[in-house]
Amino acid sequence: MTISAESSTVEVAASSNFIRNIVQEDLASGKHSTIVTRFPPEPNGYLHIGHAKSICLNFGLARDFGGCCHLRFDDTNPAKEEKEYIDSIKGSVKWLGFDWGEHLYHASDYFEQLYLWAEGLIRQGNAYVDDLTAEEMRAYRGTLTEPGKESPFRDRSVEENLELFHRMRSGEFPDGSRVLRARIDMASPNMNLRDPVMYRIVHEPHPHTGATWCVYPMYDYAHGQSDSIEGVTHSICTLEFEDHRPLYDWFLDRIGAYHPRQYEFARLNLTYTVMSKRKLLQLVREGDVTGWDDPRMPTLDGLRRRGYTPQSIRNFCEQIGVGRNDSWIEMSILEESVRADLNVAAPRAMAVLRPLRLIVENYPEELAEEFTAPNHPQRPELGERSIPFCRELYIEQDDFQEIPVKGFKRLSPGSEVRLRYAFIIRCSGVEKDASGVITAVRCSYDRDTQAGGPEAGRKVKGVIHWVSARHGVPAQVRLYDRLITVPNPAGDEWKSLLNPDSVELLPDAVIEPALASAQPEERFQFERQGYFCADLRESTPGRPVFNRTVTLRDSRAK
RNA sequence: UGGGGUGUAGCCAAGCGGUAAGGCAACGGACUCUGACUCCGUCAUCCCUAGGUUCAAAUCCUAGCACCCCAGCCA
Repeated sequence: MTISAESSTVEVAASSNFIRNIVQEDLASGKHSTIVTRFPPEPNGYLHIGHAKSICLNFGLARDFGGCCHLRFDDTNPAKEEKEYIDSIKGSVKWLGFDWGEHLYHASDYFEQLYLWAEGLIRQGNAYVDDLTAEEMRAYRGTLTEPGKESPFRDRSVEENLELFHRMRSGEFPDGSRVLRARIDMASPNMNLRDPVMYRIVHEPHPHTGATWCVYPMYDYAHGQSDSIEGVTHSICTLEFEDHRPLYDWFLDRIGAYHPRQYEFARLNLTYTVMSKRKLLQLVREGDVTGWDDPRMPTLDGLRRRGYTPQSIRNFCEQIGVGRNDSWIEMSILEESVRADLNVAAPRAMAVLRPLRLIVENYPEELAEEFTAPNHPQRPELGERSIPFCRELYIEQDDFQEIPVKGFKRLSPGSEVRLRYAFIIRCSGVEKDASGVITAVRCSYDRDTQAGGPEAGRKVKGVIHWVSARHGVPAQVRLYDRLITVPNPAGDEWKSLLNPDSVELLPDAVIEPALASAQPEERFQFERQGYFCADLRESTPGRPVFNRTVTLRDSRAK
């Protein structure tokens, strides 16, 4: 089967949101003739679905309004940042379907300019070198309701500050011994304005600038200027940076630089998972998952291995909207977005996850025949495949009940059911081992019931899937479930709420032959069960490994 | 009890003074060789609360209440 597993559903139309409205107004009023946005990740972890929201917003705005969107690494802290993260971030943005073209930047590209500006601030008397220790500084900062105290080093001369700052840069001082601070207001009700640190000493190699620097600007000192340098028109970030805005403006005013306008939106929270890079890193480090790209992770690489399509994630981001309310999006919206996409895109196939032998008593031992089945019942253009049939088959354990519960629509003693794309069968009995466990189900088939046959239209209560025992191929299949057991994991106890059954390995799954040659990342609907994706890293044609992306909806009462 | 934000259905979310879009979830029903898909229908007399302005308020005003963010040499 060589059907493309690429998604083919239509992109969900961009919906109105307050930022989109502002952009529209700015363009209409002539405030801007074109827009520049940017996605500014710190390379200290892998991107997750929350970043996708920001990527879709920023790149989507640029795309829809003919502007451009930069990819800028806010790489101001070499202690936490790595090349591996830079590479994975670029890969994820591309995979999601966005292109920064020539516009790849790093905050570290601006370090020299930032340093020069810092000297300027010192000359103006707006910055000073402080020798306080971190603990002392915290004590001096005051509290939310009490003003802070000024540092005894706050009134050093310009000359002394300049000299000290040069010596910080030249590597004369150890980490933590001194910082450069903005001289603003230790009594400000906005904590960000109580003489924030601008530079700290970090003797550590930087993934982008190597050993060039040993003083690094703080995010707050670098971010606004970076946007300014790049001519960003709409600087979009999350809510927690709202009260940093006055600080960015303070720096930009004193430097005399262009002010991008900043707009904040609420970050994404998804139920039954965790979303911060800190927590995701913890899961990776503590071995709760196999890595950043574990299919249970809400990272883009994890979702990709799980089988999510870029389109489904983009659609999800459109559907959830962009607002300023703290909110928790239900996982069902994400799941529904991938079902909608894959329902159209994914070829169907049959796979038996937990096999139960089915013996067709009146089918000749030596005989085997092939049925043709459409790869997609609603899309004949996706072609068809043949499925071998013989006397001994596998069906799903769940599809047989010796004593059927009320409303059971599948197989039970004496009842009739259709084998998908084959015959109608009637159950004639079961085989059990010494301990009473059912080892096989016996049945008879009616040849007249195959497609085109005189009895083809006979109504039966259900249809079940199957795989020929003789022709079926063993495969590794993994069933994934939610990472966290509660919808809104908050606080520090989230680690104790991990779902112990977030992955189930099925050792005996059997797939129809057409599935055996699946290429990594090829996606299928296993009929009646869900959408599955051949694992990007571990599946090879001939030795397939399938990850369950999501189950099919199931209207049966659970 | 400082500053900054947010309150529209179970979960998101439009709405910007003219009488509550849409999606997800849920619940009925039709169709069905996937208990899938698709289709059709139901789902806020009401917009955190209380007052007020107005012919008219989710939208304006006043006073409350609830929740979120800020005291890293993280971003």
